[in-house]
Amino acid sequence: MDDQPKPSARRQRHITQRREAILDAAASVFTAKGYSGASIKDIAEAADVADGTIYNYFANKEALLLGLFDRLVDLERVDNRVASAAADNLDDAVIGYFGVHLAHVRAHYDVFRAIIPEVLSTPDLRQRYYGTFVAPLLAVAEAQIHARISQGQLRQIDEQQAARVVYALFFGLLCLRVLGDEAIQPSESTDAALLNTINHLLLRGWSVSEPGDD
Amino acid sequence: MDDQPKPSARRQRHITQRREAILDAAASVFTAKGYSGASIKDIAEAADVADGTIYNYFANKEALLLGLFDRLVDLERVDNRVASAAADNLDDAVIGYFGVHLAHVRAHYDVFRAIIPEVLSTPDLRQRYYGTFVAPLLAVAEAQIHARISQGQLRQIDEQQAARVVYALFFGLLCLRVLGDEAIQPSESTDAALLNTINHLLLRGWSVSEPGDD
Amino acid sequence: MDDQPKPSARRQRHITQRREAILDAAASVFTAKGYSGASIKDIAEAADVADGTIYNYFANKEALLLGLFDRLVDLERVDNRVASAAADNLDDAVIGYFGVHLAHVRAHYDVFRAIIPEVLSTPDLRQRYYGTFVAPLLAVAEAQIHARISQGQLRQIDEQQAARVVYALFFGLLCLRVLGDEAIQPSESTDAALLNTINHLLLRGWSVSEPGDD
Amino acid sequence: MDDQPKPSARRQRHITQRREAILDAAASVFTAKGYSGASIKDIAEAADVADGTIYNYFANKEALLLGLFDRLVDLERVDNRVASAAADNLDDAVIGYFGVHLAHVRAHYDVFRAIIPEVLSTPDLRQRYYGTFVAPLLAVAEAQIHARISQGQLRQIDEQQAARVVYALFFGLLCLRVLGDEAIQPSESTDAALLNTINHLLLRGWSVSEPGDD
DNA sequence: CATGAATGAGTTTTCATTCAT
DNA sequence: CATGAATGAAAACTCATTCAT
Repeated sequence: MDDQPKPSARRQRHITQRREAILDAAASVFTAKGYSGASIKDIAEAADVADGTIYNYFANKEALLLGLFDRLVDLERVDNRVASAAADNLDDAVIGYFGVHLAHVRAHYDVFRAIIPEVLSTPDLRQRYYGTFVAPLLAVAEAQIHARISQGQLRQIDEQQAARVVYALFFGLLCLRVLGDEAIQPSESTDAALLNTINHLLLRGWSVSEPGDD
Repeated sequence: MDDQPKPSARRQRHITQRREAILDAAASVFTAKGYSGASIKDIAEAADVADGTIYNYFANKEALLLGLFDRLVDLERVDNRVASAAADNLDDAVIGYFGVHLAHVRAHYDVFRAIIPEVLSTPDLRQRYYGTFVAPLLAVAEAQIHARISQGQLRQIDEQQAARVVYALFFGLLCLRVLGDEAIQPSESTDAALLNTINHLLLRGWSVSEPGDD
Repeated sequence: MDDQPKPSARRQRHITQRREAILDAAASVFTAKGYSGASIKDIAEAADVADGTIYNYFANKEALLLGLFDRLVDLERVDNRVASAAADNLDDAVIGYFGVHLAHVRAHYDVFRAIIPEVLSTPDLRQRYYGTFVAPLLAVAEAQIHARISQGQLRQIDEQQAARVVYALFFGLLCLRVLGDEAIQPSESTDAALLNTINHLLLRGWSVSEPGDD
Repeated sequence: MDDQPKPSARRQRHITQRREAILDAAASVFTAKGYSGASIKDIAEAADVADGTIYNYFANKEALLLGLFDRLVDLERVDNRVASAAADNLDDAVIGYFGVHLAHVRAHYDVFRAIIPEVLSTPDLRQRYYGTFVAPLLAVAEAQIHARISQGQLRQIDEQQAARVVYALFFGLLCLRVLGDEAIQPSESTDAALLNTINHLLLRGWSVSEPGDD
């Protein structure tokens, strides 16, 4: 009797599942072979569907990449709420900023590995990534730095450059992971230690402060 | 009497010039379209030669990429001598390390833009780049940090992680440039300002040091 | 009720048909232009499919040649059973040996014409052909000659050389056909006459027997 | 003082030498890689000249093949005089016919190996070879057989077919050699033994003659 | 919706041939 | 004549995309 109870609901769920499965497969194959090196056949096999089926869910190959991209966007949006709830305390602010992003990368590492090379090489995607991820985060950092300077918590540094330095630090770590550096492969403990190192760096620097310094 | 003393000398020079011209074209096209997106036809047109001519100078498309790579290696080697001549003074050391690398990137920016996406996506190249550029520079940084800690110039920080953080900062800046961030496009003045910001950061941190801090 | 019992059966048959059609086209084009002279485009046109379709059935151009080769192997195997059923009678043995092979060539003449030039020029294929066709047939001939000599049916001739002579006779006729000699183009009647001539030759020679002979 | 004595004579000799050297190289490379598989560069290297030089002596690649071909023709012509000086004696006639041809093949084996696959696969060359070598030799054989039958030396056999059988025997042996059969690789002793076997076969057959024979 | 065979445009690569030196 | 770099047509092969079943 349950023949057509919620045809759209169940079907919708099925469709979503398929989409996600295909995206998972795409992420995995893109990571292994790069976007151009990955064929639709590869992805179809990884997703255990026929070639043609992919085109029922995505307009074309590029849409798979954008699909992965959008996944990150969706998730980032959620996380950002947390991130933007910045603390009064400077340490908490730094730890919040980097902690959220490091966790984000950790959770979606496969997708990042798949996307980043393409982001760097494809003008279209480059702009999209910059607009979606980089610019907002730079803005957040810049605003925070500006505010902290006004509040006298930070020195008088070039806000724009400082924000870039902060973001570069984060992005560079991500790249180092992609490059295979074994000392900082993503894990909760590694990230915790890193957070500590970074926090110390940003706020106090590494040099032994001479008495009466600055 | 000098009628035929350098038949090969002139020819050799010609060959080298052609090679370089083709590599220049390749760098430019790779940057614009990515390695996979660039066709030999594109590169040939950019170099103003016929398709087949490229194969008189390079075994295949991949050899173009490796040719670009080797260019960096050759040049880096020269620069490294300077880099390794580290100063006693902490500020000079930081400025030396980053200054040399930023200058290197500035000088060969086109090649970096062309290569980095491939480095991140191609396992082969990834290893090659890591072994040639990343590992040595990490080692230099680590050794310096270790020495400075021993000498009491730096705090007791995790040397391994600190070195990664320093390199990530550098690499992240490079990526931000590739991503098109306008605030830090490579130029002598930008780099000089950056150097200052970074130096301050690494050695003294950004927070306003409260009296009796740490 | 038989709605979906042979979804793969029909498809399988279709695939086999396509494969055979493409092989037929390849045989025809190879014969006309030689293996190297034949382009995939030529073959695709002859088979009335698109270029790419051929690669859905054969890994590469060489596989077409090997496909033709394997066809002969399959068929030869069947025929060989007959061939090895050698008669007591000498005449029957000769007629059996040559009859079977001449019939085989007649039936697959196109394939032979396509393959033989390549067999003679390509080391790989040469070995393959020699191992698959020549060596076994030489062995059969040698064994037969040996046995017949033991039984006193044949003179004391060099078995090894005699077997080669017999095979050479057969192969040479095949080549003469390929070369276009009109007097012996394959047909049942030509082959029958040839058989007779050969049989006479091998067993009794052509010279007029001295008095008392025959 | 010998500055320009016989400019044309010496030069002519030089030119001929170069031509021959290039043809030698071509024969060797064709044999090793087949006509299509051999590149002009390969041949130029084997002949120790530049690519372009070849075109000073031959119009194009095909002309190299025809050049090899013509070499055989020239030589065959000489040999044929001997061959056509047929003996009264049947044995001598057979031995003359096959002996000359086997020797010819032995002397120019490389050229035969290089040419035969192309002869079998290229319509043009096929006709040329047939007209130049096969037809005349078939005619000689046919004429001889005809004459011998008239003279009562040979039985009443089909002259046309018999001639084909004789030629096929010869050509088949050549092919067996090209195919790599080790038992009959060309050498003076092998050929001598073969001659004997063939002579016996053609004239007396291999079966044990009934009482009163031989 | 799922399938996967068919398609053909596009890519890399080879190589016979030309021609300026 | 010798050279060998330059050429560009042509070949083998790939693969994103379509569509009949």
